[in-house]
Amino acid sequence: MTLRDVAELAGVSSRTVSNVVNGYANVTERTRLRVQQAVDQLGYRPNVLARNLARGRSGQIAVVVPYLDTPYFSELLQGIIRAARVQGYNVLIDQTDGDREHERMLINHGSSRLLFDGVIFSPLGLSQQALADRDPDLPLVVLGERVSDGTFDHVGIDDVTASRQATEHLLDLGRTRLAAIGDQPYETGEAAQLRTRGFREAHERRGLPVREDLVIGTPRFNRVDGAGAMAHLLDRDDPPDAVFCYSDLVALGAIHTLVGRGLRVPEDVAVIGYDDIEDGRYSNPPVTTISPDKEMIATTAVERLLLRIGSATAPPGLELRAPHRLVVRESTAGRRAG
Amino acid sequence: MTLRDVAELAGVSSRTVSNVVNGYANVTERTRLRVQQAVDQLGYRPNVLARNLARGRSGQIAVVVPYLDTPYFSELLQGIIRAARVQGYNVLIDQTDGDREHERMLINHGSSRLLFDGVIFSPLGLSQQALADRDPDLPLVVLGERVSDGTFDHVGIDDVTASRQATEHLLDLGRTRLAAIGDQPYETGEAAQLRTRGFREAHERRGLPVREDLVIGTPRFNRVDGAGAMAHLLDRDDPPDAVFCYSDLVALGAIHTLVGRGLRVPEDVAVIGYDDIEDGRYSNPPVTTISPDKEMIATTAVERLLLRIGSATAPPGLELRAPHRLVVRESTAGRRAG
DNA sequence: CATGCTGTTTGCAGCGCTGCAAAATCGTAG
DNA sequence: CTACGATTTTGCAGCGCTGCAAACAGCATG
Repeated sequence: MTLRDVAELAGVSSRTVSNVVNGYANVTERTRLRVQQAVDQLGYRPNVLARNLARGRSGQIAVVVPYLDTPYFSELLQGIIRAARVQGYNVLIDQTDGDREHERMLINHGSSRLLFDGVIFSPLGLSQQALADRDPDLPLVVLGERVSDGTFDHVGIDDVTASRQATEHLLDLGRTRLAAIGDQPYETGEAAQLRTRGFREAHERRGLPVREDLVIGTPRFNRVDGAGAMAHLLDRDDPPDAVFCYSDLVALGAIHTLVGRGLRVPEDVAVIGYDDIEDGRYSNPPVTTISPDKEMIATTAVERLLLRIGSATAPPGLELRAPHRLVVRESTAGRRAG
Repeated sequence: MTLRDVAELAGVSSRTVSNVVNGYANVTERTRLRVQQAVDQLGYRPNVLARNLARGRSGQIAVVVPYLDTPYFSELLQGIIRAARVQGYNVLIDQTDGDREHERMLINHGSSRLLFDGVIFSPLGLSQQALADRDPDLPLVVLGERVSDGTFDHVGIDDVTASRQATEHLLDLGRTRLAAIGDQPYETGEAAQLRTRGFREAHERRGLPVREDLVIGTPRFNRVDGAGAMAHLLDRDDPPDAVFCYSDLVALGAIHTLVGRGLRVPEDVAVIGYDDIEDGRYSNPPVTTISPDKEMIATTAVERLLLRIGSATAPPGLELRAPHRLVVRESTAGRRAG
């Protein structure tokens, strides 16, 4: 069942059938109808493989995330898949586990050419330098907290501001001993560092000192890390009365520890998270959080990537900021927020 | 940078380069070395598009799930992706939202041929009949609770037994008023119905009557459904003292409602879930659950699918059962389980 | 009725690889 | 030294489609 078969039945050239199938301009209504009829009659469906080869494009984009089972990413992915499909693109999903080598390979087109036409990439293990050293011909959009060097687009929210707002929210509640869970003071921890900066800024604005001993690092941003760090904090002489967690998962882990120790949230310790994942809305108590506009991030990323793929000369790398907002729930405001 | 370029540099035919690149047998060590050197020198990487066209296979499999942000699926997906990659296959992920039409399209090769060589499918909206009416040439492995009609493989756990065990666990705790949340007494709700059957069997074995008014249906298996159904149950004159939830998400939603109403879990109401998602381990309290061996399900599904793809004559459709176990946590056993 | 114009259709080459079968090479035995 | 089987290498065709540019309308104009 090839173009040629359809062409024969319709009494036109195969090139014309191709034109019809692809909705190209300049086809008479008469021929279009005749071809369409033949297509329907034979149940013809184009062979993507051949099309891809001829076009030199795969019609696929890769989305590279560190972890797939992280709700934040799977929620984001849904938006990306939807947006890509609308444009006739398929999405290949890749999980790197933050593995540096794996990440490097992927932004260099993987092990074979043309599997995907571009990448939406959420780096974890990769340094800014490694990003710069990538295959320059592979269209790239970066998510998260990197800064564009001008050769790719970067989509994210304003982390420093968001983190400052989160911290200010805790201060507004009258809390005085604020902890932060999730700092990563090393090269690849830029995301975390921006949040720490926001945390500090909030203190500075109020003229308050940062309780340095309550700023805790974690290797990742999930429940276990949060639970462990919280336990650590509670063992201090002067434990915190509020915690800024660098992700909702961390917050859920922290709450888990708190409740496990018989402490009340938020009465004894207020907890704020980051990401606004669905779990946080149905936890006990529901988690106050910074909510990035994920839909916007997803569509913007896809849009920019396809633009890059489509244009012969690479457009300049943009810094794109999606909006975010503070969503107050019970984990800081208490029952009245529910 | 094509095979031909490499061939020229190495002084062999392009076919030989192809043989080397693909690790085919019958290549002298000497030539292999020479070719490999040329490959490295030129940084040659095969063009997957061309390879796919020539081979008539895309090297991709589609995984079709109803919802991507459901932790159960994203956890399963990770295993599938890993298993597929090992075999040199890529995974295309598709979310259907349970849409019947979308599902039907996908098990008929989508809108174009050869995008994927086979499908791992977790049906939701599709009836048994629709499954049977699919494109018979598309290798298919079904996950979940369908029964194979002999033309595809089916991988799942023994839902009836698992559900019976879950229910028996509640009865063992001395609970007498058992509720079940998640029944779906209609054509496409087979998964739910098997669980309800297990729920009944447990009662029958003990010679106890099923409290029919405490068997609650829900359209889906997530938090909101669980929260709503639980609220509903608590408004009864004679509310349950134990609840069997047909997914962990439902259980989390139910617990949310319970705690919100000031009830204690498990003292007032014991809650058991299904799926053993990570969230359930870090919730308050941690959720007792039926834990399917997801790793096993994933690898089995991939293995069987690739076998189908590889063999000219379709192998018989198998019913494959992955093991499961009951994991007891605090939501039924109380603090001592933690 | 020739001319030029726009709009439509066509033919051909080729994307880069692999399947197939033939050709070349090698090693061994007669 | 020749013949033969086994192994290694090669040549060719073609997967099914699209890019390109040429060919062919159809139509209005001079």
